[in-house]
Amino acid sequence: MVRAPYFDKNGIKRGAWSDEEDKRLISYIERQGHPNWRQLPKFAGLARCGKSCRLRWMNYLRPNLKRGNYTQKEEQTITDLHKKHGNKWSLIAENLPGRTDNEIKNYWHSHLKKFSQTNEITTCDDEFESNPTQSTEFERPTNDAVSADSPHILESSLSMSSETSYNEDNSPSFSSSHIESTVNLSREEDSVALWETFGGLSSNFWTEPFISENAFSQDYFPISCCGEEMDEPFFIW
DNA sequence: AACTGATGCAACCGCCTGCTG
DNA sequence: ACAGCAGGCGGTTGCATCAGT
Repeated sequence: MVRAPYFDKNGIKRGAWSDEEDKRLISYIERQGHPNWRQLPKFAGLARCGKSCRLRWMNYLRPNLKRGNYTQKEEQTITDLHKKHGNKWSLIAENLPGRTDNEIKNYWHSHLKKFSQTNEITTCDDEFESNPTQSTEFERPTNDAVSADSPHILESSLSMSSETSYNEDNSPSFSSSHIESTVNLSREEDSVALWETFGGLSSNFWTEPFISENAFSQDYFPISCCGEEMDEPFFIW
């Protein structure tokens, strides 16, 4: 479902993120934050560009992200806000805690848009029949119309998965630690193992140049990443 | 079983904006 | 006022998976 990993001409890795990269990014940001995205990959030992790291963190790795099916309320909110603001996904995302603009955008295009368009056609047809000379400019359905005319939305809401539970305040609650979920670890032992790995990273990796450590296979980074730019010390704390 | 088109979504690209010197 | 840089945003793409034939 994701692009195959590859290295571009500058030696920057692109495409799907590996678990190892996720771990490194999470671990680094949890420790150091992200004051400078462009410098972050270098200090985190990632052969990625800063934008890629930012995107991965913002859309997939950061804590409190809500994943899984959308509730009817969320769909309603998206529809409502899209009608109000248009494709201002970040603005819409601000009103949906735990959802990213990218996710909302995807959801709109894959789920809600079709219903909106269906309704648009209906609306336009109706409008055309009632007033053939009037412009058929896009008109999104009202909330009521969406609910009434889009039974699929209701169905999808009812079939919401149990992957994500919610706190009393309706904020997302993850069944296990966020990191576990992001690296597809489901068992307690795996979680411990992961943190032991992090611990190992913190004691060795975080004090030594990453290239020499065994965390990566030798061919993980292109030569260009092991060259002059990588000679400067990564870790100064 | 094999093929094909549709779907979902992670990730990339390019532009815009705001900040700093 | 201007230039350069970094962050952020919206549009688009690539590809695994699913559903239908």
